[in-house]
Amino acid sequence: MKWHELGEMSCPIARSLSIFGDRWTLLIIRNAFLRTRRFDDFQKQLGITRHLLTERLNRLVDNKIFEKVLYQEAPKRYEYKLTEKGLALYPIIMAVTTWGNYWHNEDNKYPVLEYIHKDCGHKTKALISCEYCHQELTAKNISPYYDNISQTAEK
Amino acid sequence: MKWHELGEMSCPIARSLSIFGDRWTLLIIRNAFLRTRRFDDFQKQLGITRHLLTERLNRLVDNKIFEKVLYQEAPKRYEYKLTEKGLALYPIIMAVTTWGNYWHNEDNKYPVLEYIHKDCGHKTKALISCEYCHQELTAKNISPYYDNISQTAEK
DNA sequence: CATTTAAGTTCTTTTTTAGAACTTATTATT
DNA sequence: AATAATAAGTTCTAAAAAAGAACTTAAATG
Repeated sequence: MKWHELGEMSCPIARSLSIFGDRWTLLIIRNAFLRTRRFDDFQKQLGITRHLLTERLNRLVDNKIFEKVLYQEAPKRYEYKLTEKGLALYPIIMAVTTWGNYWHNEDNKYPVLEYIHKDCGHKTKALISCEYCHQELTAKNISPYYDNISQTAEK
Repeated sequence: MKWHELGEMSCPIARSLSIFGDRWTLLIIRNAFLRTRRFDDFQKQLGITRHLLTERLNRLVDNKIFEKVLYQEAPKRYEYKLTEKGLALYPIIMAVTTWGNYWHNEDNKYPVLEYIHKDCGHKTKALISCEYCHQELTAKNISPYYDNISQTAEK
């Protein structure tokens, strides 16, 4: 199976990964959440090659994760700014952070990245909970609809 | 920057992506949550090449996301079973599902993948909320510690 | 005895990524 | 006025990773 075919699958996970399931895109998005907006800044902060950064940013613009905003007339220069669709990726970034902080941090070798919830002022982490009963959701108390997913498995 | 260097970064996002930030791993994990456990089943369901699947499964075992469990003596055959560390990836899968269902689904072209919360019986989706005040967390009401992340940006 | 099952391994070809140098337009510095 | 710096790419070549198909091994099944 070729990678771009993922974008047409009925599974929302497969479709999502066709946008950001590669070696750089989620890091670009992470830095965008940290207010990085310009080509050279992304490039220097990430150490990604300019060639690849160009390709990735274009794909993110095509997919409406970023929009280009003119910030200088001559020569024309654009910033890459997260759209609503892009901002909506934040829970994913938080979920990855939570996992990495706790589960992929043997002997607490690495510092814990925390978040402050501005509305209540606390250091916090993302709690994943049921939208009805607000209990925490885990792999053990959830079941997905299999039929739907199985469509990704054809051939 | 080479990819494997990510695994040593202080940023939990970068470290996490060194495990599953590639073109296949999160799909393998998705299928594992759907109870797939055997080599040939992963291969057929995903359409991944056998070569790559071998490499990815080994990496996931090395990183303690999967454990190999003997299910047959002669010849010896192992299943790949999610560990606690692997099961803890579920919130990430749910967050990706939620985003893909809603934001990467123009004109509701694709079916929505839902989850049932077994404890309360409702169809539900993952609500990402503050562990203190239980308000929903979004990109706009959260601020991370910048200092920490900036360490991923060295040269 | 031939076929099937399961989990890989090996091989060649194609695609992607890394790394460095070059381009273009404009502004700031000597 | 010439020279350097800034910013956002583009264009190369070399190296690494992925795709695709065939092969291996060991036992079980018909």
